[in-house]
Amino acid sequence: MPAQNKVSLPVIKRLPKYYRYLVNLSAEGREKVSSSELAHMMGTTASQVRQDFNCFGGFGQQGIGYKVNVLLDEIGRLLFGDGELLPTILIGAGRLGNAVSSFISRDTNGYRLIAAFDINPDLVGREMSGVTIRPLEELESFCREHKPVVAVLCVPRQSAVEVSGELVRLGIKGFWNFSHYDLSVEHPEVTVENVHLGDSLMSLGYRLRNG
Amino acid sequence: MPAQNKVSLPVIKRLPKYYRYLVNLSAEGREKVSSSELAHMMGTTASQVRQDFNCFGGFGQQGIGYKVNVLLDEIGRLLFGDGELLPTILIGAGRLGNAVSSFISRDTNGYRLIAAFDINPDLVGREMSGVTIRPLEELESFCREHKPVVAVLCVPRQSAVEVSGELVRLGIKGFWNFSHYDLSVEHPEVTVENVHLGDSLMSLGYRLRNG
DNA sequence: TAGATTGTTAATCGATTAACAATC
DNA sequence: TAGATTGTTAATCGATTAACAATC
Repeated sequence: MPAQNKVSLPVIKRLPKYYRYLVNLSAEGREKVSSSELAHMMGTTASQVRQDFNCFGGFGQQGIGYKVNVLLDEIGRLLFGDGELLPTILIGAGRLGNAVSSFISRDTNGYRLIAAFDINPDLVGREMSGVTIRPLEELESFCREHKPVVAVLCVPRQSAVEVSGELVRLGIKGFWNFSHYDLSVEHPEVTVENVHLGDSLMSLGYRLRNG
Repeated sequence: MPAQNKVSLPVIKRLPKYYRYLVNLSAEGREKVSSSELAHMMGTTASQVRQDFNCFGGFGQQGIGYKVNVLLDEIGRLLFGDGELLPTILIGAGRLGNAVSSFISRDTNGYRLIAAFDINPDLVGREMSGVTIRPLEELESFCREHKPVVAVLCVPRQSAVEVSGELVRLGIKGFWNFSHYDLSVEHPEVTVENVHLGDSLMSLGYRLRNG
């Protein structure tokens, strides 16, 4: 498990998929797996699987294959570190924010929701996925006190433009971005995962109608 | 607007993002835009913008730039065809399915939800995003009668494995797949858009903890 | 005409795949 | 040992970027 000089984004994006399939294999009681078998499940080549794993060092045994539990441990550690959950806030507690918040809280993906914020006075004070919805005015004082690391953006484009700069200033390092505004252009120093459901739907439509 | 010999997937995936920014430009009353300006908004290069557009033929005017409304029309037609909505069914009307269904119905992305299915008798008969939730047993007869083209999979992995083959057999051509099962491996003939929120969250975690 | 900006070809870059030596 | 499968280097492929001629 030596160095990872600079792992490319495509490799990083494949890690969770490996992880899921390894969880399944482990649940089925499988002890070993080969790169070619994993490749088939993943819909890729054995070469890519081995290349991917070797970005992080030798997880396998030559001539034998990979131990499922070793792989699961190693990739799990890559994705979740030592298991400490990242303190996370959610901006925008509407329909989308509500669905997303329960996703963060329910599925254990390495995050801990510690607050939600909204400008709508009707929502402020309500409970959502285990936290109370606060007014946006409390954002600054809350961040200074609790030092959240990740912000989940579930607001419309215009609000996202306004609030993202403030969040970066308040020390947010990563964004799970559902807004239709790509803040990584203005804030290249933070890590952004854009989740544009509409885009994904539209490109499916293109592929069905054309090609 | 001549041929599109074979547009690569990365280009296709960028079309919705272009579309969104063009909608904004149009709403702001902008009439013209240059490849370099679009590139800045998109976080890419002018070269890529021009290459992308030229996959579909010449949308621009040399020396001048691109007319916003022409681009919007052309890309809109690429994404939405002549505007006819794709008949769509949803499988799995739980928490996730509910959130997703309202997304399909509310945002006009080229789809028309015509039915939802679930195995849970408590859900069957209820109204969801304008359609009635039906029992899974009615899937076959419904598909034979109404010929849906797209299926939205909001069921757990195991159910997805079982139901996806049936859906392909019943003529479904495209999947918007929220299940943790990549059916494009077993069904390479259909078009699949995987939306794995957990994966996106996990890879954000990796990038924050490492690199 | 001069300036600007596209359309398009060529060069670069990076990711994927293939090949094979190492080794269990 | 022989067979299998990894680790790793080399070859290929494709996407991005640069360059520049065409032209408005």
